[in-house]
Amino acid sequence: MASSCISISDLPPEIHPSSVTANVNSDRYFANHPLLLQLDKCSDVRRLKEIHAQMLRIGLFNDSYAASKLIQVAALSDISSLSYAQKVFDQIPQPNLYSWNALIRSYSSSEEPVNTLSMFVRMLYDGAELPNKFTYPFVIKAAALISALRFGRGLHAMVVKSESATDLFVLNALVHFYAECKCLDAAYQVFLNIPNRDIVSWNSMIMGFVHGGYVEESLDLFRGMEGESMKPNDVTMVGVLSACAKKLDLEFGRFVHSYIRRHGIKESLILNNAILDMYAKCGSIKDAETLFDEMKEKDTISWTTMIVGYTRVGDFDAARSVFSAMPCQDIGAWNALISAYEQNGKPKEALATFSELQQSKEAEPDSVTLVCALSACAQLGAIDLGSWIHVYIKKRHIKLNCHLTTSLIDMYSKCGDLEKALEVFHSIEYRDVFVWSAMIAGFAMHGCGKEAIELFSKMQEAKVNPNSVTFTNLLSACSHSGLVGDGKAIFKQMEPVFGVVPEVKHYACLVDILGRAGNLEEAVAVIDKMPVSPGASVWGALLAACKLHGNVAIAEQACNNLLELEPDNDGAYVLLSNIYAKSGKWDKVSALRNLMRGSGLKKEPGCSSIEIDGVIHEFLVGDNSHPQSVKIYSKLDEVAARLKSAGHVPKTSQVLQLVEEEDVQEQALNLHSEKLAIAFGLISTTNSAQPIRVMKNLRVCHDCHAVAKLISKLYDREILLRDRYRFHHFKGGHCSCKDYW
DNA sequence: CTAGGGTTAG
Repeated sequence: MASSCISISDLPPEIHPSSVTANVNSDRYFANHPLLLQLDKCSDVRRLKEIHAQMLRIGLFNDSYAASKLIQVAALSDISSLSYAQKVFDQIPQPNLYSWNALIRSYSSSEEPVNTLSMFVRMLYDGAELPNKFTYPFVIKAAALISALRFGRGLHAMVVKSESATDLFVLNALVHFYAECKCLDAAYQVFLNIPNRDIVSWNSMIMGFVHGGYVEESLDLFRGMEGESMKPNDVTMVGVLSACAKKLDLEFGRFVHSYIRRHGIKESLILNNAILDMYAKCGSIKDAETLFDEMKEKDTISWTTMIVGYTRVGDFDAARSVFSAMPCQDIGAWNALISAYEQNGKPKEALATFSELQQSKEAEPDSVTLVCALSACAQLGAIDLGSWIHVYIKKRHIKLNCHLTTSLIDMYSKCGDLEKALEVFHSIEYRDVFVWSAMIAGFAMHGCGKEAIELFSKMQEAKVNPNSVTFTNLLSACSHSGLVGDGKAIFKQMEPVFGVVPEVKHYACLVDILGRAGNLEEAVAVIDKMPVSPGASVWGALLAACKLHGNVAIAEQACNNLLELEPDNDGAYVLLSNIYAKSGKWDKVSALRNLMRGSGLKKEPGCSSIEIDGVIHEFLVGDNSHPQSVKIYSKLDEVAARLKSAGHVPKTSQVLQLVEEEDVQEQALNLHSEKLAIAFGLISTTNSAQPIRVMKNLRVCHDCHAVAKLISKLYDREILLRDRYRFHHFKGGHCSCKDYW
């Protein structure tokens, strides 16, 4: 025993062990017992355990007040150890209310807030103590953290019938809980029924609205504070600024900034960071810079916000400089950079930064990092790196949350490995709406429409409510598989059965379904009857359908509407030009070409990529910059010869008429980027059981499609080709799209 | 005899 410990003989006679034991469960209080006073000064767990031992020895532990003091230190002090606190708690013969509350409170801010709920249930079963106003706020907070809506509703019901029904802390916790569960109506009802709302009530409600996307409501509430003479504080302003940032309302944001200064709102680091964030998100990097330079105190969030600000205006160099200049690059700063690259069409830069992070060993990738990296892999079709990240997650025992699961499913689907995606899907027990939707999207892009619809039924059996994303994916599944009837039926059910109001993107899917199947008039009728104004995506879908079915009249109408909305849409010109070419209207083709030249528009160049041993190789049309270019072209010659003897005739009508030099049309056909990538795949992969995986940025043309089918047969190789919209799985001379794309 | 709520980055 350490010498710092008091010994039994040190105890004053009136609290000598014999007298303590005799007094257990009596009315005697031990608040000033020397051992308990030691507890307050206790500064490490070792010492805590010594005191615990002493308490056991002299019988003091049997006193429920004394035990609760021990629990308090074990569960809530700065030396707290929750697992130890739980063990101590389990030894208490009759824990008092304070002990229950301390443990429950500790769990509510732990890594596993769900344990709060089990402790609460245990407390009810135990029956010795009833929850009070110090119990409810923490249980409600835990329910909010894990979005346990039903449990929280139950708590609300208990609260109403209890003496805590009017407690401000409890009611504020309920406002926060309902808002967190996206039940803004319920949150607002509780808020309105609070008789003596304080600043926390207002702040909880404002923050709740912002969080749930009800930005206008949050600002209305802020304006309403004045009428009730409630003075906003710094926390209020953080919420209001967050609303401005979401709205991208720079003007109001500037007003809020001046409001803060005029009303002498207490300055704080968090508040300054929120102002910075508002300026960064609203794209006013100058205002952000000014404030950033003025700030006396900065933390990594301030620096990271500046990184975000620069990436918002596209200045990645400046973002990099800030990143290098910040005193400590934590994982959040790395994530800001990586996600900015990933979300702005720079997946290669995202992965390069990810690998820099791993080499630097300055910070550990967390689940946000991995989500961004996986998404970059999905964009590039980098399955080797994507699988490596999957292994990394398993090795590091990183818990698969729904976000990560969704990213893994998405990555495997977009890299062409539907089996792996399904494996991940089945490996987890809890699936939220995004996990289900990602799997449906996986089936959709691989042309498995029936499977997607089946999965949707299973999703309903699992009682997971579909959202707008789910329906987009479902409808696109119907479109890629030509399931016209199913698609129309699903669309009709959206609002009446599932309460999801069809948005422009859903109409675009429906037009796509009808148009592809050749029901152009019906598609036009859908557009005419749309309650919202059709966006570019709707006209684009119609235009693409016209190209497929060679309808010039409707195509012109669709194209005009599309160009009115998006004058720089090069795809629209190319599509219309192809439709003219297909029907022999060469004068219109050249007129269109001149128009395009005159406006300085250029067709987005076709680009295909293939990953070999973890390295991504990219090919543009007619590209000869690859080190193995000579070998690739001789392989292409060989392929062309074999195809010719197999009777293949190039389909020149599909050549994009907008290539600059007209006499190289047929040659251009042979130099399409996907052909180069496939040829490179043929010479670079030794294991012929492995499919050749090629990713293309545009839609695959008819000639390349026919060629890929033949190669799969003549060379007995599986080819997976991802184009802008879906996968083509070539095997034995056939394609999984059944030539319907 | 003890005690508490709302806020910023990715």
